[in-house]
Amino acid sequence: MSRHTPHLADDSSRRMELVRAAARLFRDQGYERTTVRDLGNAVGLQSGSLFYHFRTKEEMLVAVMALGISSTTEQLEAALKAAKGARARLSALFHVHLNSLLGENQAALEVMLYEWHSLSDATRPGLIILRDRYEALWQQVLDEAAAEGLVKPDTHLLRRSLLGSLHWTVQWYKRDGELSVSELADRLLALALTA
Amino acid sequence: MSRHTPHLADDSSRRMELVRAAARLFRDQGYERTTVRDLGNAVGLQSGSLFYHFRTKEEMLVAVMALGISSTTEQLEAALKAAKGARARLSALFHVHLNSLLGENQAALEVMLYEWHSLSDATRPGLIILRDRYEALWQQVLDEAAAEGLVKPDTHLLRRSLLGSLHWTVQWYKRDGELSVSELADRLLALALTA
Amino acid sequence: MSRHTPHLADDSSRRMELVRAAARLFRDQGYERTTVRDLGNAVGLQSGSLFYHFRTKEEMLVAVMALGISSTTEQLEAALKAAKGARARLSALFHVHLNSLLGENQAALEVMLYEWHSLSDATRPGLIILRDRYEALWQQVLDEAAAEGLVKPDTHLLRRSLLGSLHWTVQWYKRDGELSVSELADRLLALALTA
Amino acid sequence: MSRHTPHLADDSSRRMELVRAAARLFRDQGYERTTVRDLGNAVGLQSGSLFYHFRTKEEMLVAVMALGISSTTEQLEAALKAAKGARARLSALFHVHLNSLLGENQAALEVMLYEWHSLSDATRPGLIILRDRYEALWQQVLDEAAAEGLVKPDTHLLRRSLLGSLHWTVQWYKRDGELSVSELADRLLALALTA
DNA sequence: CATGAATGAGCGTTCATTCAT
DNA sequence: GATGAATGAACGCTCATTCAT
Repeated sequence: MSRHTPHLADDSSRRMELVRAAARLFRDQGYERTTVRDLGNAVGLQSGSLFYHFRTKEEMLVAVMALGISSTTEQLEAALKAAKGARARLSALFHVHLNSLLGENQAALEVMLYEWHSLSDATRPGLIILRDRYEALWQQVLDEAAAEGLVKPDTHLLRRSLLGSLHWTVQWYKRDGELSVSELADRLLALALTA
Repeated sequence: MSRHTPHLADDSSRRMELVRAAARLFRDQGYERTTVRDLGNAVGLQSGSLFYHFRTKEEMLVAVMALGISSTTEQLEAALKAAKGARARLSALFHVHLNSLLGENQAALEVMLYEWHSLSDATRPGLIILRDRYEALWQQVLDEAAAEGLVKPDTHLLRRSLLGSLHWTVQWYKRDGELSVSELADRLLALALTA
Repeated sequence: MSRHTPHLADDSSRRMELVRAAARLFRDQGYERTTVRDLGNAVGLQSGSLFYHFRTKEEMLVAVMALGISSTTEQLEAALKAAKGARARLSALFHVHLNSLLGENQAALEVMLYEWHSLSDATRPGLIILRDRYEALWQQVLDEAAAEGLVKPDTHLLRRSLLGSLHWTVQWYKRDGELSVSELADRLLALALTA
Repeated sequence: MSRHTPHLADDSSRRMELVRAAARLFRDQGYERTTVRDLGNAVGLQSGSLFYHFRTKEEMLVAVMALGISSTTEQLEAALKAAKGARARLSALFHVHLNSLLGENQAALEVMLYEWHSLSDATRPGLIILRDRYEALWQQVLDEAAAEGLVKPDTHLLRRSLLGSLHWTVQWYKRDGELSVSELADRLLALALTA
């Protein structure tokens, strides 16, 4: 594996530090408006030095997105394994998604949602695979839940509808309000239930 | 005021032509990646000539967004006026929104959804007003519908959830598929109904 | 005489209005930093319309300078004709120069002093002739004054020295101070006198 | 601090090279008419590379002016320290000023005199301080000279008059004429002496 | 590993000037 | 005489990327 690979395996601490800083900056300022000098400053490096760790700026964007979606997928897999029954698994969908999107992985996931069109055609497919893996977990659980009558049977459209709802929270949810992330997850789940 | 520019008072046809071209380009390439030379080419003008019609590139972005949200709001107002009963009005919400977002105003509305952070702090408030006017219509109709038991009573969150669902269609809906926009509106509405 | 000639003869009132506005703007903002739109605004014309009155922006600069130096020369000629004796004529030099430079013709003369290098090589000679005519008057009077022992005999250098002194007043003289232009002229004259 | 940059602390040789080239270009063509591409050409750099050394074009203008006035002030301080007696110090004023203005620092000082209005309001004060320091030296020496009766006692106005005379030499003095700078200094001094 | 300096293409914007109406 | 729209070249500046040290 070359030392320029964007995969997660050999991520030195410097690389991870950079990815995390990039996630925050890309989210706050947008990918285009974030300069490599900004990125360098954020980790105490000259802009030229970044190119030892990443071949291009876009590679940093890809790394940010991959981190966001992968770690959320891993969390969801773990939560689903632990959950007993369709109802609990359905609940896990909402809780893991919102905890990730509105919490730890917020920056990376927002970048994933809003900088999709900053990707070149060459890099998009790799991320689509990661995204599809995540959505496949959702589909499975929704199908189970529909089989038990917990949600309406139009699960394909339901998956898209729910993911749209949850993604959108990022635009209006305020951490410092009276509504906790967990309560929000419960209330959004309630809206989706048949009864 | 020319008789061909019904929406915005002094918009000459050249201005409108530019706004429409800008909507398409900003949507397809992103605001930052669209150059004023691209915009000029799209309407057969030198890049410098654009600045006779708009003071800055950002002014074009604002005009695009304002056009998208204003014309959708007008269509919704007209549809609600024509609709009899809570059920019909609820349906109008879904149909107008999707017809606009996936049809005529697609480009402008997508720009509104995805280039929000390209606005400067100075221009954002004006657009927030337009957006809030549109969402207030939604809130009214949802409250009516909840009063009649058509939807669940948590209408504040419901409004946000539904708008998130509908906005997200832009990411996956394909015009050339077997699903028409009208059918999509009906099926998404069905998911939101209590029964 | 073509209607685009920069000479004074056929100056319509619009032309003169423009020249005076240009003098003020060129002085306040500099020639390069003054746009033809600024000039148009100042006289209530669109920028394109200026080019009916002047072929180029530089022609306006030339007209401003020519106005400044010509009218000062005329005033000096009149004052010298009226003055009796070398001492009175010497005094007229200082008074006319400062009244013009710090008063009515201030803007035009400052432009003459400070925008010399904004002229093209083609237009400079015409203005040099006007300037030399003015300086020749100074030389005559200084020679007379030296012959009577009023000033030192090195009149060539003296002329340059004195004109430098007087030109420089524009950089520091404040109209609203306690020193009147007339007093300033007297005191500068006193510094030049042998006794 | 390199041992080759005695005047301004962190001026690398590239910076100084640029300042000197800028002085010449700003003087010959004017600040506004000199493009950053001209400046780059003059030192063998791409225009964009200039902005590694200076944040803006105006910063180069300020550096040019500061260099001109600072180095002249230093020379004058040195000459005054070496001079014995009021007469010698008075002479130093003229000789140092003209040697600087018509010699080594010509370009930078001319820029200082003629591009004052190209400075923004924010940068002007810093240079006014430097200019005032220089003029304060003049005032001291003139006061001494007046006390000994060498020059007329109206020293405040005299300072301004003399500086105007000397500044103006730049407009007419030709290096290749029969008059040397040193002779010119002596003859201008002679004009200022009471006897 | 990291820096400092440079590249070079491109960016949004300006502006004197032109010209059909 | 004047306008409104357009031109087109140029401008100051930005920035991802390169590379010798």
